[in-house]
Amino acid sequence: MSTSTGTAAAAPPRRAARPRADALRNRERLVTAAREMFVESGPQVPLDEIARRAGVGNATLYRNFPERADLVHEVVLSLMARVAERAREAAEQESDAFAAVRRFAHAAADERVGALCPMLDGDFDKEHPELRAERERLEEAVHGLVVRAQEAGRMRADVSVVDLMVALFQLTRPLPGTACSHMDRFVHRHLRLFLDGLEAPARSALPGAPATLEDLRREACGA
Amino acid sequence: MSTSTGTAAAAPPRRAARPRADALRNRERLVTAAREMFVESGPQVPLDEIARRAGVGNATLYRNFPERADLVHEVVLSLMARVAERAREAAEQESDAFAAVRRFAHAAADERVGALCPMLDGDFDKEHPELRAERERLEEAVHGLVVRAQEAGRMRADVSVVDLMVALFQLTRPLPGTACSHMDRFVHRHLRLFLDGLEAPARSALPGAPATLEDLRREACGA
Amino acid sequence: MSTSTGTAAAAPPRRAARPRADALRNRERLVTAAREMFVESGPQVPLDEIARRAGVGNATLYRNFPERADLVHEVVLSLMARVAERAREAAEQESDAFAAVRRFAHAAADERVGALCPMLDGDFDKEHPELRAERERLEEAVHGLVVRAQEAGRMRADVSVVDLMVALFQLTRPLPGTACSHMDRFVHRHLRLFLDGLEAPARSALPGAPATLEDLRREACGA
Amino acid sequence: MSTSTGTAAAAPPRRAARPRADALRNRERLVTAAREMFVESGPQVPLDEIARRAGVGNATLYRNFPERADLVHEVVLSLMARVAERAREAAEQESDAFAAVRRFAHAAADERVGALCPMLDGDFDKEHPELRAERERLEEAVHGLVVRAQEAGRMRADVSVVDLMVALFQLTRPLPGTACSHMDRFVHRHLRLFLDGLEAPARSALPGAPATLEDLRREACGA
DNA sequence: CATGAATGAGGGTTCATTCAT
DNA sequence: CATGAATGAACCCTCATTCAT
Repeated sequence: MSTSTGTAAAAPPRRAARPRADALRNRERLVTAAREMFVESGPQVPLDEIARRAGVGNATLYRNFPERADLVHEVVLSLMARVAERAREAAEQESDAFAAVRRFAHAAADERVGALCPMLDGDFDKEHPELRAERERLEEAVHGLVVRAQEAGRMRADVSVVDLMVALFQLTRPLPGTACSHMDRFVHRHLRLFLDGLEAPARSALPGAPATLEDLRREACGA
Repeated sequence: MSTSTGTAAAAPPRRAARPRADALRNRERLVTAAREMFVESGPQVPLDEIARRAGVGNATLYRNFPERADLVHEVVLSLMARVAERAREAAEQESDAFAAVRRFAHAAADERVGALCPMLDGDFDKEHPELRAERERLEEAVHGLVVRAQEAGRMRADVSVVDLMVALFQLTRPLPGTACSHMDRFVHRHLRLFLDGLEAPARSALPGAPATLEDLRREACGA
Repeated sequence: MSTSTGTAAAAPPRRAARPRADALRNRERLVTAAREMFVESGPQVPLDEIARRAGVGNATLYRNFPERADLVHEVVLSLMARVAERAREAAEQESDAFAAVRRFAHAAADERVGALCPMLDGDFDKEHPELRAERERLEEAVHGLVVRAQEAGRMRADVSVVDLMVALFQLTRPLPGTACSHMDRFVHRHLRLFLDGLEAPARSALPGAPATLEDLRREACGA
Repeated sequence: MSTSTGTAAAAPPRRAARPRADALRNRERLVTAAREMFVESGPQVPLDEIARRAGVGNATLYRNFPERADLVHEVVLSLMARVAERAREAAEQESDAFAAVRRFAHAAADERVGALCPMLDGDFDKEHPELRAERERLEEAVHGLVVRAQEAGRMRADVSVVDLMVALFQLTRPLPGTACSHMDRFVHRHLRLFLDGLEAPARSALPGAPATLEDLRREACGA
């Protein structure tokens, strides 16, 4: 993302927090390196490797992200933001409601959204306000796509936004040891098959699903 | 296991390998423990934990499986064998051709076939003859299901057995940190959606896919 | 100590816990090395150094003492036991009651009892039953010496066992960077001066002191 | 500090060093913060913590004290100066010669003179001229007290100034993990007992001791 | 052969010290 | 000059793998 409003509060225009000339650049390099390596090799890659790939010393990483979970947090946020952006783009640029869903799904795959799955492990604080907010932003964007398609009669009505997202995450999850470029073909094939299923009229009855990711979380914890 | 050791401590046939009484039992306990823990926590669980769960000393594990990859190898074989068995059962017990495909997919999910994905990582020798053989046996069984359904006009003709299997693996892959019992509901939902898509007539044109897992592999390596 | 009843329960004569041929030797080497290095350089010496000095790999140290505090615990126990032994010897071998106190104090200095002070820092569990028991054993032994000397009119009556022990710990505490052999002369000088003060009639009025180390601890925490 | 900077931002005398306004204030804040933290937690506290407590950036600390040893050096000097001052005060304000010794000892304890012990560790240059000079000033002041008391027949004649100072350092050394306020009571108890011993006639024969701290050092190094 | 113990290489983290603004 | 950030060496600890009983 190169637009300056990507994640959250843009830099305050005047003073307030002055000296951040290259420190900010390092932080961003670290997040980028981490995202790439998390996508390639999962979130348990050695932190030293990330630092090396970012071209900084390991302690710089620790200054910015005291715990590994902090780095994961940041990468998750940034990935979610990129994916939400794709959802908004899809809504804007496709007139056909289901075409927008398709476009979003394939764009999300290209962002490697599936890499989020293994990041949700471990000590990671899933209830952090920032994360919850980003999750809701993402969900809202996708929810818009789904509802529009369903109201237009272009998509099975018994499929919730949660179904779409979880399946999307799983189908695009990186297969370890497989060259990304090669997997792409498969991933897009499977998305197409899956989406074909969503477009067609229902062939089998589905029980109710959670309506939001929050509900899913609550169910999971409650059970 | 399909070998003829059903009668446990049968008399040693000739003289080659005498003590099989509990050595064999240990080996099997280890594979079972490993499969359970790999499914629960991924294939990088500490080996000592597996030995403890199996109730043997860690060195016993190493005697049977000198490297971690050997243990993974064995677990992969055993999982594949179980899944192939499910495919054969489905073929036998369902008269409707697509119902057999459905039955197989859901049964494979219950065997946690998705746990295979993270096991294919690392130093694991994917070309080992035993593995290749088991893979072919599995593929053959599933291939039968697919062809039958397609010839009966009950399934999209442009979907290969590889599509089915890779998507099945991905959709049933364990989500870390999620209670299994809870995920089950989702996994089966998504399978149903995906299978609905396979059952319906094609809505979008798919390019050609590899016909077998071997082809997939060859493509992947070649690229 | 080479007597086999030094610390606690001697090895069970027959079976019960069989295989401990050299593991026990390693454990003891570790405690010895740790005691020496703690005395020389304080309890925050690198654990790897201790392992090297003991002639074992570092992981062996961790197997026996999962946390650094466990090693400190053990060394404290062993030091206290040695010092208590000196107190008992002094009681036996000196007929004059105050001579016994003197003998004990100087013997305790030779055991480097002052090195205990910096070990009581940090995460160390001071309420562990074993430690409390050893503390009481030590205190009891010294208490005997003090009471006997006071009842014989050979020692100031307003001095408690706690006074003696804390002052003894402090006066014999290792001075960093000072060759031990050289310090010895000073330590023993100061002990003599201090003990002379205890033997002489009181020159100044002392307020009440805690009667036991437990009391001291309780006061310290309560305040 | 005894330099003539009492009037703070006085006009720079010649031209040599202009900016002393806040640079000097920073330096002093650092030494004060360091003294407090060294006394509380020993001389190995992280230097960043000291800078934070002093309210300056860490690099400012390094500008003033390029190595940790330089900071220790300065703190030792300042502590010794304060203690020497107490010795002079005691000589002035007590008419009884031994009362002056007592007053000094207890005042030194309140200055936490015992915290000097752990500062004498490590790379610290004990032969630096400034340090040597300050040591001699301190020793001279205490020497005056001791000699006066001994000549008045109020103190054992076989006790040297070195004995007094080393024992004083040790008895007042901070016990880690113990609330300072609580220790105070004990420290003063022990000082009283020790001083009682110095006041009383000798009960045991002491061999000769070094006459000055220099002698002690020389012996220590020579051995 | 089975076992518990030993090993050492490697990852995580802290902190003294140096650099760039 | 003052500052925050950067650096790398060192320490703690885990775990795959090997050894001795």
